[in-house]
Amino acid sequence: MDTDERIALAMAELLRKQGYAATGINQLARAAGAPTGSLYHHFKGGKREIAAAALRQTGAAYIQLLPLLLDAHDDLAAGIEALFAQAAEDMRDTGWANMCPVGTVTAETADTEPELREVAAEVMGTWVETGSRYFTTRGLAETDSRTVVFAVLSALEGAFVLARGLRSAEPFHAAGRTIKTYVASLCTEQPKTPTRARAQSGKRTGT
Amino acid sequence: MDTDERIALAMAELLRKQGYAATGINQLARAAGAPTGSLYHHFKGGKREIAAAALRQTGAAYIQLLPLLLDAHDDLAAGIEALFAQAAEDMRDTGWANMCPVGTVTAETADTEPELREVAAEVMGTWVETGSRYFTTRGLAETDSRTVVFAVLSALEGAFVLARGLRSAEPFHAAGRTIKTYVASLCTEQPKTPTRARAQSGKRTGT
DNA sequence: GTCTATAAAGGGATAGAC
DNA sequence: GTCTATCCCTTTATAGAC
Repeated sequence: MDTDERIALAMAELLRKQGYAATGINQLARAAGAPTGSLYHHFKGGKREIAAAALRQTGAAYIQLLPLLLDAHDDLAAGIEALFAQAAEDMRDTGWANMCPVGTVTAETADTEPELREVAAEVMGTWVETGSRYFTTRGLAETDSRTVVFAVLSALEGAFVLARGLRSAEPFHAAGRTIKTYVASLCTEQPKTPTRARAQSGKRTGT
Repeated sequence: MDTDERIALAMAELLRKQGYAATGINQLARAAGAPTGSLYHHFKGGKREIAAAALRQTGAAYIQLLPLLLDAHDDLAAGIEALFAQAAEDMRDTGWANMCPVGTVTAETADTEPELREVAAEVMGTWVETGSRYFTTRGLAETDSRTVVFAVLSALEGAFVLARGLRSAEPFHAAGRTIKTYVASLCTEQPKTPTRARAQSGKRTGT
């Protein structure tokens, strides 16, 4: 691993534990095993550019996990539930550290660091596109794929935060169960005509 | 509104836009219309104590919204969807500011500020308990109520972050739709319990 | 209680030797 | 490319006048 990657990796590690503002250059230099001058040699943009690289790096790594975890399950709905269970396990094993620096940094800096927000949007956009394409290959309609991706990502990011605060895996299990149910309902309702007329209210969810 | 509340409110406003570490005492003093010395007079614990007060304040305010928004819908599932639509609208109207400082601060400081993590856990715990009780009054079984609360909170917190980064309401609509489907499946799959008691005259909006 | 001035410490970034 | 020393600025917190 070259120096650039090592620095970005150390930054990612700090970002998900402390966020962007609380992470200092000196602390990063210690964590990366490089003096401050070296940091600015590799990243002329300083702290901000290192954080951007860290977000892109972890973003690319995370999206690979989706097919990796879901391909193991023939039943897509069951796979979703397993994915959340896996995330819960990882959280607990790492002492309830936030698994996703992208979420933390976005929440923190979207209004104050436009450059970082754009990087976060770019990463999240990749997640949505890649994930959407994957779910389509698993048999979901395109609009359903997009809905599922957004639901999974939202639930994951939120569960990270709740689990981190409460030190409990319950958010993951609850989120996993609800989305599993939704995906299962899509698979059984293959016929185009919406037969889901059980609930009485109109389903105009347009826009 | 007395000075304590005004300071805590200004802090909450800054927390959800910038998070904890990036918010300075001087900036807070300007926002609250009080000099720094006054801040330390009202909150001897300084920045940390003000943040704690801000989290408790917004936590208490937010949980009141749950019955307020859901009581308007006889169909609980439809109410859930409307709740997410409302959150999406608020986000857009506020220029995609993060709606929940509790989530931001938790993600940021859970490992570095034990006091704030405990306050966040206390607030989230109140959300879960209060919300769970509410869903029970709407006819859900106790275990289902707990699942729904965790799912709603996770999806909301995550959608806040994704929407903030992408500047899009899509995460809310997707999350709302999935949980709506889950709640609807609970209501129709309840043969043993006598038909779900819709919100009859008595609006149990208890403490 | 309100406000000003300042202390003590740490931040990001840079220059320049090696 | 690596590392050290330093500049300048901001931070939190406090002391003490009003």
